[in-house]
Amino acid sequence: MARIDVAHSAPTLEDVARVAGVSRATVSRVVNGGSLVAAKTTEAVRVAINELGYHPNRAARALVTRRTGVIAVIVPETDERVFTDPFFPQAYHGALQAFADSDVQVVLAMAQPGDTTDRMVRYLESGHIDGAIIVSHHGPALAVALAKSWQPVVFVGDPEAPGVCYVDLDNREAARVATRHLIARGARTIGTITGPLDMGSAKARLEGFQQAMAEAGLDGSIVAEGGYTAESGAVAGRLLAEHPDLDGLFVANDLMAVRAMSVVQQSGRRVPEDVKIVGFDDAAIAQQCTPQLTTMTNPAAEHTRLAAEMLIELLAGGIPKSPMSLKPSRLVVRGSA
Amino acid sequence: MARIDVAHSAPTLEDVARVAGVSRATVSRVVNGGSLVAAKTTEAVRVAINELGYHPNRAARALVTRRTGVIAVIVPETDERVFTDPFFPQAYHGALQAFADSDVQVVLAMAQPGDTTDRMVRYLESGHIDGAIIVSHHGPALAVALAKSWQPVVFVGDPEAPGVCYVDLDNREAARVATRHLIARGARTIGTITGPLDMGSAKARLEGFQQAMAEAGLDGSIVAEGGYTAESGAVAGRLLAEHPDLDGLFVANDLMAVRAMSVVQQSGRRVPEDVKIVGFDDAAIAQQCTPQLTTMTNPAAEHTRLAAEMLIELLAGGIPKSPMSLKPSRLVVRGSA
DNA sequence: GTGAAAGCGCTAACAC
DNA sequence: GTGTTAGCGCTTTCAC
Repeated sequence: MARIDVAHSAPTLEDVARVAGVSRATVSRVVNGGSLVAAKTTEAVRVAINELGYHPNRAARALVTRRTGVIAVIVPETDERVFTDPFFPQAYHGALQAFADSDVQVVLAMAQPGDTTDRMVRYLESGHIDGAIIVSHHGPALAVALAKSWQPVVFVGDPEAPGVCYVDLDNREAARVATRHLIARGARTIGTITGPLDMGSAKARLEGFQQAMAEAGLDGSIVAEGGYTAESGAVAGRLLAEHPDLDGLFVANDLMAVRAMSVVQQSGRRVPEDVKIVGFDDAAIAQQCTPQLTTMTNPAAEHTRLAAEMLIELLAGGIPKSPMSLKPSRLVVRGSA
Repeated sequence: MARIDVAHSAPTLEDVARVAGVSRATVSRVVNGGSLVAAKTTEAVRVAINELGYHPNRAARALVTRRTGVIAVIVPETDERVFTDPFFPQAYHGALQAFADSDVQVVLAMAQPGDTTDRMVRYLESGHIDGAIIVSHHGPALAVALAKSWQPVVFVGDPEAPGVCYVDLDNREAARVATRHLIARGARTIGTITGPLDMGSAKARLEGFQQAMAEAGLDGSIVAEGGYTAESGAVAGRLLAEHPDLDGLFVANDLMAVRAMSVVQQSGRRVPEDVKIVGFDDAAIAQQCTPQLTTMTNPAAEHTRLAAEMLIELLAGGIPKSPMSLKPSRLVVRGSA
């Protein structure tokens, strides 16, 4: 097979200028919709552009304009989790919506299994993106690293680092509401399955749970740490073994809650008669299980859209009026509690 | 609130050089692991880098090295579909695997609802990525546009344009195998639900179906076009209404097949006794329905990994030995046929 | 071992 | 209206 000249590189402004018989500046003007160019010149340039199949090199343009036209949604989780938990599609969708008519590319970057904070920071600082929305971070390391960077970044979820913009759900209050509901329905020996405790949302939900229990004079120490994954909902089994009289369960997300419910049911207990369960997120599965899951709303898309708006403001050189914003969650009562 | 200097831009090589008291070139050398720098100079530079929080501007570097260190998986589908069809996570995962230890960023770009080919091409040509793997394209337009571009691109699925690298499943043969299985199990009035017919895979699967039917002397005209989405599996209802004696159904993916099966069952027919069904993809849901779905394998991750390897070769300036590769599919017999 | 200088492809004053 | 010029931040010969 003949050697094909793969490396013949893309045509540049210079090339177009030569073909059209004008200067680089003029070509640049017509490319960028400059109105101060003669009609026939414009035409000649357009012809040359088509002939050569010219596309501007945005990296070069970015170098001078300091704008790449791409923003990233960064999810420091493995792709498996991202595609498994319905929370993420929603979050991404919110960002997409926010940039729908602004011709910026919204790309999604996830972690690779062994990834360090470093790699994400490197991408952020790389100059290939204008800014980023960080969605599910573990611990403050990333935020701290980013805080002293010049990069426009907004977190979804409390970054636990000062001076970083974010929008978050009021997880603590939501957990209190959920727990109080369990108590109001008569549960007394209530346990919780948390998310990974290196995450702010997981910590806040645990705190809210314990606060509500304390307020009611109940024991808030029946705790099992989960990982926000379906499988980890199975720790409900351990809780049940250690506390056979368990009659209530607050589970920090629906993915785990659904699994926990089936574990409870397999142990011969009825939901909600014997054990009442409240989940979190109001995911689609909450309505696909039997009984349907009582849960707390978590409008992820809305949060990311808000974050995107903050980012846009940051990008414009402004400071969002409210660099951080706590959104309320709502209880959705269904069959499980 | 005080006006914060958001725009104070990132430190540059120049800044580091000044602080370290050396030249830009030297800093560049230590940044790029140059071995030809004195130990104490290196040290001084490192100190300056840390002090300033310097990160190289990759856009600038890309301009001269012609390498950005990011490749994109481009899926010309809406995010909703991408997160809904298990095919895509698998495909993406394959790409991730292929680049796992090569420190390139693999980003995922999906279409926005009203997107044109143009926007994707623009991103591709933007100079912000080194190359791309295109996963689920509709029609040859994108491929044609890309073919005359210098961009290293590999398609997963036949691009239907000459000179473009791709890896694909042998969809036609797979569909024949599936259909023959239906016939071997005694079905005679067999219909098919296709994917969107602007996609190569959908067309090929339809052709394979019709070919197998023709070979058996059966009527291959019972066809309904679906969209590869779960909802579109419901067209099975129409097929059933028009052909009450339908006793076999080849459905072009599992998402639709599962829905089609429930439609068939709701019509009072038994699967597989009255109607035999074969799906496609061997997705997880194929084992979560009752009866379990007989289906054709479609190792998406493997295909993207292969595509990634081709891309790596392209990137290295070479030509993949086999610019296109057709992979076989395997029949997995379960309860539905 | 290190610095000076050229240049990657582009935009944006500033002249003409 | 259009061309000239000076960089954007970086790498990379080529001298020293």
